[in-house]
Amino acid sequence: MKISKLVGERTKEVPSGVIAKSHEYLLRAGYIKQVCNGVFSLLPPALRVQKKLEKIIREEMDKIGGQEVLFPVLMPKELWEESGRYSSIGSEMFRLKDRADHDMVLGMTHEEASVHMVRNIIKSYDQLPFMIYQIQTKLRDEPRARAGLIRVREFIMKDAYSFHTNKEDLDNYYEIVKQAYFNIYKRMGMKNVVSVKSDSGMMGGKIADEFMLITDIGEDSLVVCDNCDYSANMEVAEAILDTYESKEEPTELINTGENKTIEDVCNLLKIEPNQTCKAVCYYLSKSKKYVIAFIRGDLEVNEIKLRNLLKEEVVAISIDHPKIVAGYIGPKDFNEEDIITLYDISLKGAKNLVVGANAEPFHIAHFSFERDYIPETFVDISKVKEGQKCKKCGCGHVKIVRGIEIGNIFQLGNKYTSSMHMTVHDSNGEEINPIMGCYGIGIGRCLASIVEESSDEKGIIWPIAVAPWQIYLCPLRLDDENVAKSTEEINKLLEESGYEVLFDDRNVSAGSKFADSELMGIPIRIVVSPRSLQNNEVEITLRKTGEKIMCKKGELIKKLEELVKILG
RNA sequence: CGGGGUGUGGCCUAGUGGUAAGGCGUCACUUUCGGGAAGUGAAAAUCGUGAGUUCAAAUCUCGCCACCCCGACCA
Repeated sequence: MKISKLVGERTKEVPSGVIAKSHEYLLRAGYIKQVCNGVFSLLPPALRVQKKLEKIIREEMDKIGGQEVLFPVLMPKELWEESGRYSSIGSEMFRLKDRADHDMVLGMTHEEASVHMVRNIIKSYDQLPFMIYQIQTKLRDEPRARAGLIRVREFIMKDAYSFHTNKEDLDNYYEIVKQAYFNIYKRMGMKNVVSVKSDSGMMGGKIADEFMLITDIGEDSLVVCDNCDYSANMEVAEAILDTYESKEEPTELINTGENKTIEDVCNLLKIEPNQTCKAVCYYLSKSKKYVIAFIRGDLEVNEIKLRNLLKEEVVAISIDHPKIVAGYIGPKDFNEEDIITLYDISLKGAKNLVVGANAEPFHIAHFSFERDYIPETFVDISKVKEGQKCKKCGCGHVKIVRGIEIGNIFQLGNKYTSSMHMTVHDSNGEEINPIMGCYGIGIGRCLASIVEESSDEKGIIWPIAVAPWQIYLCPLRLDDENVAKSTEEINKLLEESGYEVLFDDRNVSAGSKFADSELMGIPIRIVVSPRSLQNNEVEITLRKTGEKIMCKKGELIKKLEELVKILG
């Protein structure tokens, strides 16, 4: 490919408003162009990378028995009504009407389509298990697209669906897919990828893992142990609570005046937040109830845990209720139809706390759970804090890091097969609903994530397995006959040897060519110049290390073979 | 959906009431050319959009739109 004809431009200036490195470099190096909020076109170099990512994914999915299919983007409302998701999913689903006024949706995921495809053609347990997958455009009307290809509204995704007769079979296959995913990310050249336990969200099912590339630009908070392999999304993470010792004393009513917040009360009484109990209020708009969540003062409520516990969306509010004294709420039975009280496990056995007195302007000191109030039950609704002990190994400490979700896997159970009436006969002739797993990888996000992980101040550094071209052929002084002739020879030789070559045929300065090759992230640069040709040599520069190697023209192919092996 | 911000040639930016400016890029020619070369010349903008105020609006006022950032949200 001649760069003079390559569609796209490379710029020195950083586009305004761009924060993420991958966003900046993909724009500046001519890989992507934004069409509107969260929607991008891919220019030729980006498509070349994407095809390589797809090839890796296809190979690994085929290796574990996957069969590639293609579901439609456009689907009728009826299909989504069968699973119940037409109403349970909100405005992130694009909806439209066709010319006959039928309600249609644009696919954001394809569980329904996959069950629809197979439910009448798979009839026997003998045909299970199987896995089908597709690489297809997904549309999601994200509330906030951001950071270039990291979070978009239209993107290409590999999604796979497996069908099994029983849980053991799904468990086994789930682990196989997990391993395949790690293989995929490794082949794509990503290094800091971990799998974390996660919330299954709208997908349903209980077991879910997310694959996270650890990087500061990440949108998710992850809890990882510094000693063992425990890792979980903050949404579901657990850790051992630190406790503090204190001997019981008689309770004491204290006038705390206008001091309502934990911070103010602590300052007033000269105590630490972990010696208090705070009340955090939420509202359930569906069932029209208030929730008061009691939790130790130094901790925060994990709203995802709360939502999963209550099985309903929760909204944090400043409470306004006749039976509740805002700012001075303390543990007690409220005995109101519309008030739910929850006690976090951080309060179990806690002694000597300062709690609200349920009367203005008072708090109670030396309050002990079990002695002064016994809740029916304690629940886990707290956010993990950095430094807490790991629940898995018991001795490590957890830290919190940021990650980009580059894939996820779910055990769906029979949510879709039962709601959509897919049955097969088992070995006893009984009808059963197969159980399903589903497995996704966002390909555009992988592309951007690789750039996030692999770049420097000059630009992208593509791992050679996914680079749009492996070699940047960079003649200097193309007006020199010898250079022109040698470059043509080398170009031909390289292409015959199966290398992908980006040929910088422009009459621009050396600096411009070098800068472009580095910005675009091409792994190997070959410079052909009057200087190098004096010794019948060319100069090879590795993008990753900057290492320069002089190489006799005749030994070029042999040398490249070695280098590709090292880089791969 | 809440908060904040920005819209000026393809890109980056200056311009706070009085002739739309500079850099990058593009085109032509000359010289140069192993780290984003130099000179000369040229093309390219109804200043996001609509209304209003004014003798006069990129600039002031109001509405709308788009985009960016933070949060909420997110298979």
